[in-house]
Amino acid sequence: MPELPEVETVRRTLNELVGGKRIERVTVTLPRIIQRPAEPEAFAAALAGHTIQSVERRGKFLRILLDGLVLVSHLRMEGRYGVYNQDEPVELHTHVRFHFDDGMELRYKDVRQFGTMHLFAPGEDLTHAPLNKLGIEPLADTFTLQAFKREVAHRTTKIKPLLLNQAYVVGLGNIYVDEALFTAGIHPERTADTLRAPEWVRLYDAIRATLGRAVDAGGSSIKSYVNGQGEMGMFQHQLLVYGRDDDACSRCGATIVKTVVGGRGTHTCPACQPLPGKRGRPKAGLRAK
DNA sequence: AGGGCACCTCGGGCGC
DNA sequence: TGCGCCCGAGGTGCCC
Repeated sequence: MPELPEVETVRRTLNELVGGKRIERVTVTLPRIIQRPAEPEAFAAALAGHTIQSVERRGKFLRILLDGLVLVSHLRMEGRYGVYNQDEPVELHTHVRFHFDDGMELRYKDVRQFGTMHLFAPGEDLTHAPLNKLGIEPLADTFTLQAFKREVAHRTTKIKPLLLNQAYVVGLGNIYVDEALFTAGIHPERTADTLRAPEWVRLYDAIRATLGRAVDAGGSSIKSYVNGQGEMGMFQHQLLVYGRDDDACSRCGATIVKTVVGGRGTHTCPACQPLPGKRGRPKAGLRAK
């Protein structure tokens, strides 16, 4: 659920709320969240006494920079951060608590327990798993049309699974991939090597525009996504195809369909995103009959 | 390499 | 109508 726009929204909020705070101790109640170091007790002990300096983002990962440590956190599907007074009751599914020396605490909640945390020495995080294999940041200046095409245009994989693969371009998940492919007028099952030059331009522009506008809107609130301040993102009101199966396409009026591509629920407008038949004219045969 | 599944829980939908 | 069960939701890693 949290894709680049949601993680970026959390990053900005956390930066404001916990930047400068000193961690007194850490409580871990679900050990599997902590991936590095192997022992959650060592994770907690290492963080005690350190001060949060800033919160950065790499793809869908948060990088919490402390004095002498980097905490890498992935929210996966439903991970959430919130800042609380230490007296407030601890809500269900709270797995990690960072107790500050000012009576406040940062709490990590994750109903589905999929999220991960890795602790590194400064400078080590970007060269070790899970960050070392990540692709280009789509909103950075380094993401040019040329760089995008160089990375993926020759591949024979379907374009949707390709864009979901964080090794090439980071930050896209199921929602924004469907939105970007619709905006670009490209069917998710097209293989990358079949896209023509103008289609690459449209796809590149659509990725930048979709993610950029979603960041501006504070992300999407599909289920109950809430940022660190408890505010809801608003981009879900601007979604054009995701979750709109059986609705009329906003562009042409055709009915939006939901299918499965690469094992993922996929929303497309069959008119705006045609899938060329393997032998050229898929509909002619149907009509002739 | 790419498909399938496992990881987990909740809630919605459906059947009885 | 109410209860209970099954499945879908999706990011990523791993296995084949």
